[in-house]
Amino acid sequence: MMFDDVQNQLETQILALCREEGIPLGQVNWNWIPFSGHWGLSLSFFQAAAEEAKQKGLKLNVGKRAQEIAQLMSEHVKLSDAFDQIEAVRGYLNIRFSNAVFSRRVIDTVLEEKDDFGRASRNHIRTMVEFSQPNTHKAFHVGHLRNVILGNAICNILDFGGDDVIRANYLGDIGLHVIKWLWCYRKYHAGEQPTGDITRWMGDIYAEATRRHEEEPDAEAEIRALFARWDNRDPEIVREWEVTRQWSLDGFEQIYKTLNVKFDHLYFESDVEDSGKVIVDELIARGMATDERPEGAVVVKLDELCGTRDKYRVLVVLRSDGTSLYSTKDLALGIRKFEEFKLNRSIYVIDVRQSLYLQQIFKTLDLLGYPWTDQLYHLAYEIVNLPGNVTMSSRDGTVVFLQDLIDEAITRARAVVEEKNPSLTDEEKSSIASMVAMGALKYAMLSRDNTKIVTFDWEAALDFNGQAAPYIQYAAVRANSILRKNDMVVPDSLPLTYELSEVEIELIDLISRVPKEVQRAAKEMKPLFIANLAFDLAQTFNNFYRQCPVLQAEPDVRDYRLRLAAAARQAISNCLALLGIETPEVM
RNA sequence: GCCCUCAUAGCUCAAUGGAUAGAGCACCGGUCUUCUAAACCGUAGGUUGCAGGUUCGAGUCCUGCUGGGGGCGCCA
Repeated sequence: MMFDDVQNQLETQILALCREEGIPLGQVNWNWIPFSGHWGLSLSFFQAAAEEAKQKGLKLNVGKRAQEIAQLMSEHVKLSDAFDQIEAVRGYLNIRFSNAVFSRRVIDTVLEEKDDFGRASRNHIRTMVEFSQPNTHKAFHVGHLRNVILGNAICNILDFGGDDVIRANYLGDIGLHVIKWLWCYRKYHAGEQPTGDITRWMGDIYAEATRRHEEEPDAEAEIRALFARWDNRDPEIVREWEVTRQWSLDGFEQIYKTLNVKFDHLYFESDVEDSGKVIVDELIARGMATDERPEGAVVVKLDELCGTRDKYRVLVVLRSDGTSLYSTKDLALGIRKFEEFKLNRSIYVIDVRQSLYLQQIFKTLDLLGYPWTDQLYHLAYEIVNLPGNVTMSSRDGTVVFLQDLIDEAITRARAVVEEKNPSLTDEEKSSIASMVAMGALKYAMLSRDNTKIVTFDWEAALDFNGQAAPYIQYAAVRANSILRKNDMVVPDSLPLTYELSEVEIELIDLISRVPKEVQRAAKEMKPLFIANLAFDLAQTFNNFYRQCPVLQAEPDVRDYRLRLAAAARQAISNCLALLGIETPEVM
């Protein structure tokens, strides 16, 4: 990447020296020097020293020997003018970059590549990411938010990391919940049409349906009868189902628009039901599934088939009455994705509670003989709970509606803009409030590890202070503000003619890490890495802003710092963009 | 019963097997006549749940234990 050339040059030298001296250095793992203001490459020799002792059968002090090797290297490695200093420190070899050479290189690269800074060349891996997966005819609540935010960020990061990403959504458009909704609608809301917040309207009817289902003695029978009509493709019911389903889709579109999330492809459960049943037949025919109907269901006894115990358990693939299950459809969908899009890999963004289930699906597809099953990946994340570890459930009415949260976030952000920047136009204030509010909500979800439960708390979710998106956005705005005072003119590339301060070096160092962090985040599928880097960049920029005058400085210092400010703004903005967060011009 | 997962400052969380375990919040005190104070600085806060093990080196990997959460044949 940014330092590949000089890195390789050093590597060749070091490996050659080790060979000469008989030092068993397997591979060179460069790290950055973990001291602020020290910018360069670092390498440890503990492993080599330990390996050497083992080979020679000696018991010697590894730390001491590592330092000796590092010392030896520091004396013999020839540095190009790309480096300033080489020193052996406690078993590490630290090679400091020449600030003149590399700060210019980093800043030039960022300002040249702009929005593509950090973006890798294409690796020709075609990856589908399935996320969101909402049920039609139901509400969209805060519990669903993490999935959308995470899935979207993963898509951005994988794309930046080199993959060809296909963003897929899988909509639960059939099943008992839909029929229950239709039953309530036909009986109590016939002819009504949604207005305003469509998803909320749909969700309200669903909640009512659940309530009436429990209260009304005849409900169960009526719903079952309606299910039968739908199953027999009664034109009237099918038409109503199609119309109401479209309402839900329109409602989801509103939500995705506010979240600024787009999909390349939509799958529907109703589309894979039939093909799912065909697969079940195949499973039975090949002796992989046991048909226990009519007393029991159709099941795949995975542990028996795999010779494992209590690992895969049993997967039910068809109900005893012959109707399909989630698994029926997921088997078909898994295959269909690879066939339609010639995928290299397929990622499922689904909460951690479905881990076993997805392992069962993947294993069943594996047993069916598909060659790509080792490229199925479940990206598991923990759920969003309410205080007291209460899981949100629309059935129990313990939900925070997404739109309510968004509205409140925007209201509060709007109040802050009003206070901080009253001279802006109404339109500007709204736009900033929206960017800040959405940013804060998204950052809160992405700045903790996927494996950590998020406890939703109104105050915490709406806290714009500290390690939060508005802080990061504000740093970019400050950089932008300096540039604006220079009529947005970024000077041409120029040589470094002054001594960089520690904070400037640290800032440039952090900027230079973006491409590698993107790679790491893509590999581990952890937006958290980008969230952390964005915060570090913002924090360091704020230090720079306080310590280093830009516009008031001597002409060449001024021009250099103007370019640095522009590069910092770009780096921050790119990181935020990967998280799906926008960077305002002013705030 | 089996499996997964989490446990780090008062709280919420970070930390490629590597150098001195860091942020934010909260608390207390300070900084706008200078590019936006949605900012910055300072004080304080730690036996990384417990016990072993692997390793030159463990918050990180392995085993066991304790405690929380989740999952385990016809919900999605």
